[in-house]
Order: sequence, then C-alpha cells, then structure tokens
Amino acid sequence: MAEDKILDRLLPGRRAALKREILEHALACFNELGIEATTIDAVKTRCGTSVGAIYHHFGNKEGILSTLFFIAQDDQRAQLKAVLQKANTLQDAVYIMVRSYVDWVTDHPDWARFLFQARSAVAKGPHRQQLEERNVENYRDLKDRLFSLDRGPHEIIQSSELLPSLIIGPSENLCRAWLSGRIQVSPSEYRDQLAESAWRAIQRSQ
Amino acid sequence: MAEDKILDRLLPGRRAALKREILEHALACFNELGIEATTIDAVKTRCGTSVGAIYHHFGNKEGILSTLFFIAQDDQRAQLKAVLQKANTLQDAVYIMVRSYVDWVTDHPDWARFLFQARSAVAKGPHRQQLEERNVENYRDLKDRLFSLDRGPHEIIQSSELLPSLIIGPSENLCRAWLSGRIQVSPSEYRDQLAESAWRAIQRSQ
DNA sequence: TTTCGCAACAGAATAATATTCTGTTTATGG
DNA sequence: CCATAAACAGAATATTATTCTGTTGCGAAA
Repeated sequence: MAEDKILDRLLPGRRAALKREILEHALACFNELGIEATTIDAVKTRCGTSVGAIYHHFGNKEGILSTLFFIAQDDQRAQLKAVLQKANTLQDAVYIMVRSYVDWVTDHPDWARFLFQARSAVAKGPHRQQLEERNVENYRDLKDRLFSLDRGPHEIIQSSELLPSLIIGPSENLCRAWLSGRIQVSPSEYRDQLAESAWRAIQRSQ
Repeated sequence: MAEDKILDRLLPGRRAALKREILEHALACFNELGIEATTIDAVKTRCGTSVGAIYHHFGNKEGILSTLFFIAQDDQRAQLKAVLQKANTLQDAVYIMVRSYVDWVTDHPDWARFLFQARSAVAKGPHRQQLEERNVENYRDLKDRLFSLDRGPHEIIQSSELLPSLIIGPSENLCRAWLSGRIQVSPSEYRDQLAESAWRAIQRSQ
C-alpha cells in the first residue's frame, strides 16, 4: 500500500516498527473518525499497544498529528521538487506541477485527506512556527524556480503571489471534492485538462 | 463589524441575544485557539455565561460548531445566489462568482477562516448528512445556472465537475493563503486578475 | 561475556475537559 | 394573576488526555 511505503521510506528499520504502527493506525483513525473525535485510547486499542508507548514516542496527541503532517508534506514536496528539476520552460513546469500534484493525491488518498484536515490544527498548535518556516521556504523555492525558467514568447501574470494559486488552485479544489466524496470520478481523469487550463490561466490578457 | 451583522441578520431579536453572544465569542475562540483547543469553559468565561446556558442552546460543542458553520455557509451562498441572478452570459457569471467570493472572504475574514477550519470537523460530525445534502444542492443549483447561460461564441470546458474548480479554485487558494497570514496583500487587489484568469481557464484549447 | 545505562514499553494514577443533571429564575401566553 | 415552559446557573459525573512509576530488553563498554 502506498501509505506503508511512505512510512517505510521515512522511518526505516526494525527499531521504529511500533512507531510506524502507531502512525499508520493513527492516520486511519483521524481519517475515519475526524481529528478531534479520535481518542488516544482508540489508536491504542487499534494497534494493541499502551498509552505509555504512544506518549513515549510522540509526547501528546498533537505530536502524532504534526509528525504525520510533516511526513506527508515532506513526501509531497520531495516528489514535486524531483520532477520539477526536469522542467526547461515555464510551460513544462506548469504541466509538471499540476500532474505531480494530482498524481500524489490519487496515489496517496489517505495521506492527502489527512493533509487537508490537519493543516489548520497544526497551524494553531505548538509546531505552528515550524510549519510557517517550511511554508515560506517552500514557496520561496517554488517562486525562484518558476521565475528562473524560460517563458518563451508568452506574456505571463506578474504577481509571484498569484502564480501558485492559479496553477494549483483548481487541482486542489477538485482533489478536495474527490477526497470528500462529493465527486466520483478521479482527478487523474482530468489531469491533462487541469494542466492545460492552468497554463491558460497564467497568461496575461491581450 | 461584519461578523455581528451576519449574526444579527440570521438570529434577530432580543430573545436570541445570549445565543448570538455565545456564537460570536465561540467564533473568536475557534479562530484564535483552534477548534480542538477551545474549551467550553473558555467560551463560557469569555461571554460571562454558564455551561448550562451553552448546553441548553447548542447541546454540545459540535452543536456550536455546526451552527456557526451553516450560518457562514448560508450567508456566503445567499450572497452568491443574489448577484448571480444578474448574470446574462457565462462570462458575466464567471466574473460575478469570483468577485462575490473574494468580496465575501475579505468582508468577513473571521467567518471565512472559520469556514475553512471547520469544514472537515462538520463533515465527520453528527451533521455530516445535512452538510452533504446542502453541498449537492448548492452544486446542482450552480451547475444548472452555469449551463443555462449564454456562452456566446466561446468553446467552454465540458465537464460540469471541473467547471466550479476552475472558476473558484485559484481564488480559494489565494484566500486561504491570505487568511493564514502567508501572504500580506489582500485578495481583493487581485480580484479582477482572478476573474479574467478564471474566464481564460475554462476555455477549451484550440 | 557480563553488566551498565538507557530507550522502549505497560498500566495505574491524575488532571483536564465535555457533558449531564438538578434546581432556580424569567418571560409569556391564557 | 397564574401556569407553563424556556432560559439560565452551577454542582455532579463521565470521558478523555496526560503524567508517573515501574519493568523489560537491547546495545555498548568493560
């Protein structure tokens, strides 16, 4: 399963076996019951461990939450960064970004669902500063990359704040709808349309 | 303040005074502390009332949450519906949708922030069915409206599932960034660019 | 190989929080 | 004015998060 692969990659080894178990089952609980409704006892029972073990590894409920959150975000960002290396033009980059985003969500729907749900909790919790730092770094990197690429003859939207929203916004919105069950057909079906549309969206009028 | 106006409009009269008070302060707590971190005791103290009163009016914490959520969603939808009446062409409608959305968020930032944060909690809680029903109704209405309008000579994206995401997705993404403090300049500054871009986004290639 | 030290775990005890319950007040229709 | 129910207060209870104390087992240093 895709979930296990993410955890195995970031927490390898036999030593971290229980830690992985806890994270895996906590993720499932958060997604099935909601973050506030999942109790420590529920994840304890679910992986047949003890509260002591959970608190030893994560400190508190928020610790589990933010660990999962940063793992997911790291994985998503790493994949984007890797494929974005190959882009030669801005148009390449836009297509790659959209496809990478849609692929990641459809490859890891449980992680993606969690990422959407947990963001606001992490943003308010004790790791908000860490989240903020990562965000500014990620967006700075992305902006630098986008502005370093060849734009060809095209007239592109100037604002660096607008650009990411125009490129990813529609895909994100559609993925949310899919993950919540509001729409049935997978966003991957719309991958190319989303990419083409994003490219049109960032052109300047006239 | 814009917040008070929304509550005054939907819960008028002297009888509902405390109910309004509780909602108003609960909204502030949820936004400042986060949903999970706000305790009943905190909102009790903040509006100088009793737990008895709170539970009398709302049943439980989730009751406060969903009441606030549906109030906000209703207000946003009502505004959209009202202005969307005036649209004569699809292009009109796209511009109106984007502007109405951005205006509502920038007019009611606290309500908008809450709407983003609370959605997943409501979607898992006891009112999930009510939320789902509203969503399908809203999206059905919107789809009907969009497909009833004159498209002029333009070739438009066919998928009715894709259309709303393409139109609102970028604005939503940008508004989230603004509400979370990641970007400083108000989305209203980008209102027209967002509208024009959305219109380009939904054209079909070639 | 033995032993020391510390991380990994278990589960009882405690603290914080949500919810219920019982009683009192207040408004309102008859 | 009275009856009635909603509106409210606060103590009591239940649920859940967190801490604390102790045990186990592994891995490194001797």
